[in-house]
Amino acid sequence: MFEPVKNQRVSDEILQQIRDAVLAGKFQIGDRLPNERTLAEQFVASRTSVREALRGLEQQGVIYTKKGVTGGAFVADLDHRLVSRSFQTLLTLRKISINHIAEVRLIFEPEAARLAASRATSQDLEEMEEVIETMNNAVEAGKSPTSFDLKFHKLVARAADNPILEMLADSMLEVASQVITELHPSLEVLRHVVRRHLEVFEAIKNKEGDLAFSLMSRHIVDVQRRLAPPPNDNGRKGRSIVRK
Amino acid sequence: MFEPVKNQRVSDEILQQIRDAVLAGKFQIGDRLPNERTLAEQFVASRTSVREALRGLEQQGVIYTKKGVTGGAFVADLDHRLVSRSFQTLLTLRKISINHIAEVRLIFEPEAARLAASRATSQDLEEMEEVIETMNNAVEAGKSPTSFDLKFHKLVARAADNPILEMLADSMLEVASQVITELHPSLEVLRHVVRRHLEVFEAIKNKEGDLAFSLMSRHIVDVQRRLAPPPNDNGRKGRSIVRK
DNA sequence: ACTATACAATTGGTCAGTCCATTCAACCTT
DNA sequence: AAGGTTGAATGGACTGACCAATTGTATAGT
Repeated sequence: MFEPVKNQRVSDEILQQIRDAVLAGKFQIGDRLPNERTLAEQFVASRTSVREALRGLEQQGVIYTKKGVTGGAFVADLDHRLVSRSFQTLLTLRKISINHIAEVRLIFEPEAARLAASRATSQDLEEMEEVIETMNNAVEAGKSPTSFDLKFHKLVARAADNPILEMLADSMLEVASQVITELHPSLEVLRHVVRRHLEVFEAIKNKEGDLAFSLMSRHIVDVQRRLAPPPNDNGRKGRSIVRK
Repeated sequence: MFEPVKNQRVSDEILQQIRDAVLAGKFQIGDRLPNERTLAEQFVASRTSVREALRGLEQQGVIYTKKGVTGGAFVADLDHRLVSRSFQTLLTLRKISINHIAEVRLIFEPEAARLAASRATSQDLEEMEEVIETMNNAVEAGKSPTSFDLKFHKLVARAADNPILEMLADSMLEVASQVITELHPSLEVLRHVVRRHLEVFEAIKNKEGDLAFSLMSRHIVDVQRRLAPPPNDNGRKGRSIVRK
């Protein structure tokens, strides 16, 4: 029914106040916060507590700090990397498997391609074309083209003009890349991938959403079949026992 | 070309070491870390630095702390809430709009329903049925049924047995709820929602994936049409000027 | 006049030490 | 046996000092 009016810790209270101020837009991105000693004075707390609060905010990605006379705590420009990192952590802890990622990619990437077909700007298209070209060069030169491969998929997600999709794409591709890099696909396979990308690109460029959708879908299924043989039973044996 | 071999800050170094140890599984969930004074000794650092590191880990969701003689720093059970919170932050900073969420929901939730149809456990089904019933009671009693509404959607995502989907659903519904609660839908509308839920539930229960997909799809479109009038041009006028 | 060096001021980073608040188990009293 | 007391362990907070990095500025040298 009732809750304690304040956080237990002084540092939490400070963290919360600064966080709220930043999220409320009372500071612009890049703005410098008062220095630690001043903050301590304003909060009527010790520098220790202020610093603990700042460490927390730093971990949250809300601020970053620099040393020196021009240093201090600055309001950071939060972006999806924050989410991506959390993703990574969960993956490391095996709360998520590579199969989960595969499944999700198959759900949203084709849709992203469809959206991209209707929303891609000329700049988006240029970048896609360029990255396909770059990947092609890398393939023919025998270099690892993985990063350009990922980049293409990310660009498609970005062209879909929905930051959530972009975030998802970035997070999951980044993680998936760890697996992909360990394989060493043949020249033939790589050429095939480039061709697929080109097809998807053309569809997006020609604003053929449905085509882009199905091409992307096929491409992903294709790659995944090469990446990992499907699980034996094509289903699950069970799920984690404890859920919450 | 070269990178500094170590973190600048002592507290970062400590944070990293503890984090790695935890992620490497050297501690089990719920295990208690050495107390602050011992850690300081082991790291040959001050308690201050250790505490700053612990504050950071706490923000990351890796540990939690308790006071008292049985207290200390304990290894936390990381779950998707970690990602959800990052999402929330980004949302608050308006990097994401409610329309973006709507779009993504429409991509994921129908698929989740389809997957749920083939993967839902009997327990999942029970919980769904119960929450529908509870929502119905709330509606007829004139109480706010929003939380049960959300709960149903979350349960479907959970039944899809992919933690990423669950995570997405949780994050986005949580945020969307802020908007939903502000509306006060009529009794008629609410009853309609309950009916829809029931239909989706039946489809899942009968393992009719495609049906569940389309029903969920229709339901979401339906609700969203009521929630917010679609943007005038049914498209976008532009996009944010700055991208990165 | 220009450049390079030295210096000083500011800011975050670290430390040692002290004391407080909370928690709970062991002990004592009734 | 019940209930209360106490004390040890632990995190929380504070103080004051000093270190380290950074950069503007003054100064010396050319």
